[in-house]
Amino acid sequence: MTQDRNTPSLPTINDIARVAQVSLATVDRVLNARPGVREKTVKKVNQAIEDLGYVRDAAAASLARGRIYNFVFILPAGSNEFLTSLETEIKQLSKGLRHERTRLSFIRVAAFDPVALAEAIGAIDSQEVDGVAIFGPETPSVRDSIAHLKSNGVTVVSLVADIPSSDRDHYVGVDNIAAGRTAAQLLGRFVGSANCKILVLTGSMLARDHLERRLGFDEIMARDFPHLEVMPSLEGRDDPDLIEKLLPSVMSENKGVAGIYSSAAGNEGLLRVLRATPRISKPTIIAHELTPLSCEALNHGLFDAVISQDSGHLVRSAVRIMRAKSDRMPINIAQERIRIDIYLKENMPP
Amino acid sequence: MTQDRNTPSLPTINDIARVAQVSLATVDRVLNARPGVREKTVKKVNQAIEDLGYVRDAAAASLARGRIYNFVFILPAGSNEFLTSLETEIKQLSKGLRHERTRLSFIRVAAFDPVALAEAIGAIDSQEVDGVAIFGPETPSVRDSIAHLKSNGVTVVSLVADIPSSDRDHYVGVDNIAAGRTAAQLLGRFVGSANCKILVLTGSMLARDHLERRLGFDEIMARDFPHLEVMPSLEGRDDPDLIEKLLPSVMSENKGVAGIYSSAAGNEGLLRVLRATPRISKPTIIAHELTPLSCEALNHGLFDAVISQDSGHLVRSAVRIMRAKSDRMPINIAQERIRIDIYLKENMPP
DNA sequence: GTGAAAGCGCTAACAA
DNA sequence: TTGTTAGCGCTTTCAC
Repeated sequence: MTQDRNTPSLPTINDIARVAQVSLATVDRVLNARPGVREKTVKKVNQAIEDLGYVRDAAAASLARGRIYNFVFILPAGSNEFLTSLETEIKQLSKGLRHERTRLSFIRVAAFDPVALAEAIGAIDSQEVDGVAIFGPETPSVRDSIAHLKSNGVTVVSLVADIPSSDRDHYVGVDNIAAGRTAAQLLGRFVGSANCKILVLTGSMLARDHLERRLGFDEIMARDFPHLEVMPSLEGRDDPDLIEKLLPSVMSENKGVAGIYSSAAGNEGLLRVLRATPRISKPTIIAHELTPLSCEALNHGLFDAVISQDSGHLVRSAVRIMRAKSDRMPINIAQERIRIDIYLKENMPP
Repeated sequence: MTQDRNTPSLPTINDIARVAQVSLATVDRVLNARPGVREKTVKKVNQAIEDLGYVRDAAAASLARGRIYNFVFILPAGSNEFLTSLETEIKQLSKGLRHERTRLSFIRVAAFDPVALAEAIGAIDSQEVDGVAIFGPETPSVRDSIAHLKSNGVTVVSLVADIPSSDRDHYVGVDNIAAGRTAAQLLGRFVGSANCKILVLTGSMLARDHLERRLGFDEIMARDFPHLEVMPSLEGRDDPDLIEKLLPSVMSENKGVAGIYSSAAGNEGLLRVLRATPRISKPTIIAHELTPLSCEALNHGLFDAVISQDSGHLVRSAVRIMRAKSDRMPINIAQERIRIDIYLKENMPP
């Protein structure tokens, strides 16, 4: 790869203006798709842009604009660690972005409650807010309020659980079907070849992410591990108390449970039950989301593996995308793809 | 989290100048640690900076400076896919960075050859280059040439394999000991409880990354899977032809090989041998780096898992760090930590 | 040692 | 419909 030593400084709007024989203001209007330019002039300018291979300097633009980006995250209420870590990442990134003219804030909305979510989305002031990242269920009312936001020029991304039927600008999160498949493959291989039962602990079938994981899980279990019997999902609604109440009876009624897939945010309840159970019979367990609690469970051998998504990456990616969309700038798809992380005790971050 | 609606615009150097009762130029001199300011004045300015909680606007700074960052990657010669993907990522990022005043280039240096590497580092023109990312062996001559570069004001990061004895500014890559541990845990669990032999295919014990992986691998094998016998490393020097020559005899001399850990860039040679071997006896295999070849091997069930590091992340992280160091700006450690990725067939990227 | 002033690439208010 | 012009926050001559 040869180095261009002769600093071939890139074309600026001045060059465009000169070549197209118009003023800076006109170039600016064309660049930002503002009205009030004759079709013919637009063509001329675009031609010059193309000819010179112009790319706008985003830093200079945002400096001149003095604009402040205002992004809002809408998260489910609840105190599980995954939500806490998202919250922490938002706060932290917010600090780091202070000197980049970007303000982040978040709202908590009752979990698994489409009405409350639609209301919260409806309450967003599109004059003040440039982008919204939504982590919540997909229902018609939610779709409608998203459509309304978008029609007011607000960028919308779905977070963690997709809302594909809406016209959100982007989805930021893992492929949850693949995540379920991954959990199944790992659990199947770890459990071995004995005939036994598998328990799936989920949150709510209203949540698209939970549903998709279950789908992928069942697919691989049926295909690669037909000797394992997957029982119906136990819906724990991500509530530790509820899980602590429901789980023991299911476990004792089904003696042969050799594996558990904790596919949602039910780790706390699950761990409470496990700690109260004689260790000798501990089933193989695959859980979701790397958090202090699940790290500890990995370290102590209570969990065998954890499927995760990087909450820092989720938040940074959401912000980058909202900023890019607000500026009508392209995004780097590869960088924004959220990985399905697998953690064993050995590859946990320090 | 409450929203600051009253756009509390951040302090600028103008504010500093006013509060410290000096001119813009003086503030700038202090900010950039340039000489020619009385100690007393420096104190006054720093006090104001502290009082106002000033953070410099990097975008504005680089705009004013009109500076072009010039970063060079030094990679081992060789055509293995991991190197190719690093190369691709560098080229691609280079395109994306054109309008951010950042130029990337790379040099290839004979692999496992400290003399050639030291020479290449020595040949860097510190007038032209702002930062160098080095992927290569750690030896005294390499250390010395790094020290020389650094004393000329060039930022140096080590890439993929650390060079901790040098005073490089940062290491960009995974914890290779942990990667080896992870491979061992996965291989041990997949192989099961039968007594059998494990083969480790490595590149060169001169390479710190290869060495560290072997270390971590042995540690976990000894601790958690004492029934598995780990044979001495086979040094394939990442050369497909060499591996194709050496491996079959080792395999046939050791009939009970139930698992292989391909810990370096020897996948191509290994796969050639596997394809020429009756499928029935295929051992469980854990390899390194997700590439087209290893993806295919995962898909076809030839590889059981792949330990990887994201080459895009490696390159982006190296650039972000070199830029931050060049600007004396802080870096976000969490974002720069390179994960040890585990891939099964199920969680491969599309 | 210090300060005044021009300008980086872009935007936006105001004129024409 | 188009152009002129004054900055955004910072760096950098050049003059004092």
